[in-house]
Amino acid sequence: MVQPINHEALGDELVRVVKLLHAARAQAPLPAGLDHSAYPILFVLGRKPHRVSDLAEEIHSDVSTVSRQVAGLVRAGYVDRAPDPDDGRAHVLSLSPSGRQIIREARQRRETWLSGLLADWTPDEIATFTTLLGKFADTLQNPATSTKEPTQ
Amino acid sequence: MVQPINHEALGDELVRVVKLLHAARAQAPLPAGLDHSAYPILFVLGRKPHRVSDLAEEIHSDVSTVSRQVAGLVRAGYVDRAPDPDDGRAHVLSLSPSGRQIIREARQRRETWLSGLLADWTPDEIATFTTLLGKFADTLQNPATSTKEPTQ
DNA sequence: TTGATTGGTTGCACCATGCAAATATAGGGA
DNA sequence: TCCCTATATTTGCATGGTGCAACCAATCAA
Repeated sequence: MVQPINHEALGDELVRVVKLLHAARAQAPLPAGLDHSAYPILFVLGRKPHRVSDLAEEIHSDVSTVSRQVAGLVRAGYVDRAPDPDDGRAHVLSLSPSGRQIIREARQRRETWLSGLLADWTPDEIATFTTLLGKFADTLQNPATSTKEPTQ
Repeated sequence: MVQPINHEALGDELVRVVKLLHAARAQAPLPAGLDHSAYPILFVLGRKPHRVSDLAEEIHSDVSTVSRQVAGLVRAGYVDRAPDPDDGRAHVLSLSPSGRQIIREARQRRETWLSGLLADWTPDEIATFTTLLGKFADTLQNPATSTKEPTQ
């Protein structure tokens, strides 16, 4: 071991960023009939259709919770529910055209927001930050040798 | 304008990291008598004593909510409540010794966790990531020219 | 002293969540 | 083919956390 690296600063910054992003998100305007829990669902469905149980797994929520959330989105017309042709018990959920429109707009708003926010960052900084953030996400997703869990 | 930078990738990674951090935190063991809402309060009080209303502002929660959370922490012995010498209506909340101990341990766990997680990152990568994350937090905290809000 | 203001707590209703029971369908043996 | 068990989903119910509003207590200005 050479010398201990200062992970404390990194931890602090992570907490700070998460907190600030949370605050920023709370300010964001929401399309009619949607609450914040809807976005994860719509984004996941945007990648590909899912069954309720798969969706629940993906979102880390209980199936019953997702079932209710989805019911709302179906009622609002953002999600289509079709019986699974292969399994009469299951339903296949997919984005409706207006659901697709919603996430397109959301993505657009996010991009605009980031553009303004990062106006005086250099392209190089942005690229590096994106890369490292991705690497960090990869590390989180697939912890190689880790054993412990975080706090706050 | 030279060429549009790909903020979409950055947005995606941000969402991904937040989501993964959230999942990781959900796994973390909690000291007796604490729930996750306690940590922000303890950390804020760790910096300096606060009154209930200031705490509420800091946490972005309603005063009544904070009042109840604090009551629990006082009951559990992590927070001391003293009448404000300058204002008989107000209380001054501060960390008790065991409260201080809790956040010391939490910080320690977080550091250990990060050490394991980043075991095969180079010191340089870690340093750069920390710096850029800090810069991003600064930008979020003090948006220079921005107008819009994020999504998801 | 009184009235208006501010700090804090408590009553109440609301909403989201998870567990468990209920329903419906699959699918694998007797 | 007929059960019996397992799985997908929905719904009933209880719980917990939240914010608003009413309330109590103390301050401050007139």
